[in-house]
Amino acid sequence: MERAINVLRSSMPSRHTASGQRPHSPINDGVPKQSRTGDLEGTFLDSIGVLVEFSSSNEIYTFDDPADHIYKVVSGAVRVCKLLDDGRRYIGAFYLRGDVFGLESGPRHTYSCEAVCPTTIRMISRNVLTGSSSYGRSAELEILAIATSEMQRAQMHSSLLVKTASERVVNFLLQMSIYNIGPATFQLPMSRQDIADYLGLTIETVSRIFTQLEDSGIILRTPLRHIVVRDKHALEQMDG
Amino acid sequence: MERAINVLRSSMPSRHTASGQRPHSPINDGVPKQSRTGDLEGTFLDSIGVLVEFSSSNEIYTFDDPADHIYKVVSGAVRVCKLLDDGRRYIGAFYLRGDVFGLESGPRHTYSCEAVCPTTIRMISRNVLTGSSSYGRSAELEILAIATSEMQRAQMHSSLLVKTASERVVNFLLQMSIYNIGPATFQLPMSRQDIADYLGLTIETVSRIFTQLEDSGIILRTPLRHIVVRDKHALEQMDG
DNA sequence: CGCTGAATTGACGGACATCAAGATGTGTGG
DNA sequence: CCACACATCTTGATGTCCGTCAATTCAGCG
Repeated sequence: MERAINVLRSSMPSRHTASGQRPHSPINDGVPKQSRTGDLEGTFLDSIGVLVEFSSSNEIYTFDDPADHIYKVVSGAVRVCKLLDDGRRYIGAFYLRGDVFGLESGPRHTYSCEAVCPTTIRMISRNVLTGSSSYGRSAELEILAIATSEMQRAQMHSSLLVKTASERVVNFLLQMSIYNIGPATFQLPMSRQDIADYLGLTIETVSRIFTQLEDSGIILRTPLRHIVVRDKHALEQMDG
Repeated sequence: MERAINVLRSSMPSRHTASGQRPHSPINDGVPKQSRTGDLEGTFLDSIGVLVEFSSSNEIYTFDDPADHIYKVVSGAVRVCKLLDDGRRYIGAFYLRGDVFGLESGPRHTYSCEAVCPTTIRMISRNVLTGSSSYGRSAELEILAIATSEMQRAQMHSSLLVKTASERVVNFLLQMSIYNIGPATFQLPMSRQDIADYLGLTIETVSRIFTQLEDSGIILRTPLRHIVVRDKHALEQMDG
């Protein structure tokens, strides 16, 4: 139940130090940042807040915690999840580098959030943004943009969950291909179980569909959960 | 393809006139308004905009239209939907009296929207709200509240779609029971097909589960799509 | 009272889950 | 650097929930 692993720096943007050990994703650096929120490295959000590191599976916040911060992924990935009545786990979203998360409708978090792999997060107090601060109107517009973008993300996730198993997996791969780290290549930071819980499927079904896609020559699986998209067009055809 | 049926009044809040024929839901009046957005009749949104009437299945906006208005349901109900690749229809949300809808992340609508039954809508220009208008900060806070509430609604819909068929139907009934029009009684303005498309099921499955719930003595179906909840506790037990 | 679309009910099949085993891959200690 | 151990992933056999197809009943309306 340990929380913050290592507070790096406060109120100043900077690269993480060598002290932050990151066993996975050694080639993530030096790649242009992009995210679903649309900003290519940097609104003023990148100039405030505190950098914090989390190792794999560490909790960033948990259900019912006060929702008084928003977060931005600097590197790594997080999953936002909750347990269902029947013991299954539901993952509402993954956030990768550049993505902002943690904004809530009410005063408390309705999901838990954990690091999928060694991850660096920028933590920003909501008060700093919403209070009649020096950031003023631009902060409010920023929050609104985050909220509407999150709204759209959740809507897309909903419409995904009524499709067939292969459509879900294909759509997921296309989403992840935004975070390319090489020519048509990306790394899935999360396990099959994570993917299954996000797509409302089982690990076996996800695995079988990966195999089918590889047999069709559409993708290639390489070590360290890397995926090479060999036929993006075919992949897009299979998407709804 | 007809759009606006009858513009009632502009810029002044008022009850609709007798000229607006409303074949269904004759007992909706005189009931305290409430909605998921939390306002019990009336923010300043109720004092601006234009009232418009739509008859059953009429289009309020369609995919790719400019998203330059937001809407509030005065009476009736709407569905927000899109067609999937395989020809099936996906319904992202229903909005009933008091609910606000139509806010988008981008400049254009990503869904279509239709009246589920004869419906009166308040249409409010986004410019009126966001422009440096006299409403100023309170308007911005209002929009942010709408966005985060919509965000949460979409998240709840997502997590619904990974559950079993009966859990989905039960959850739907509990959602609708917010709009009670009598003791433990509400009307479903939408068809079984609408419900099925919202829950990612078929009409047959929805129908069978309704029958099971009635056979168990948990609900009662009466004419005009009215539902009486006879054992709310049991219903809540069945929900995730 | 008959007509038409909506809703219900039944029989059957298929997509995905479940259960179980085997393969691969990643981290650890000698 | 290699060998072992454990977790993750893959593959196969079987089961089940829900979809599909089809017939019947019901409700709303002229």
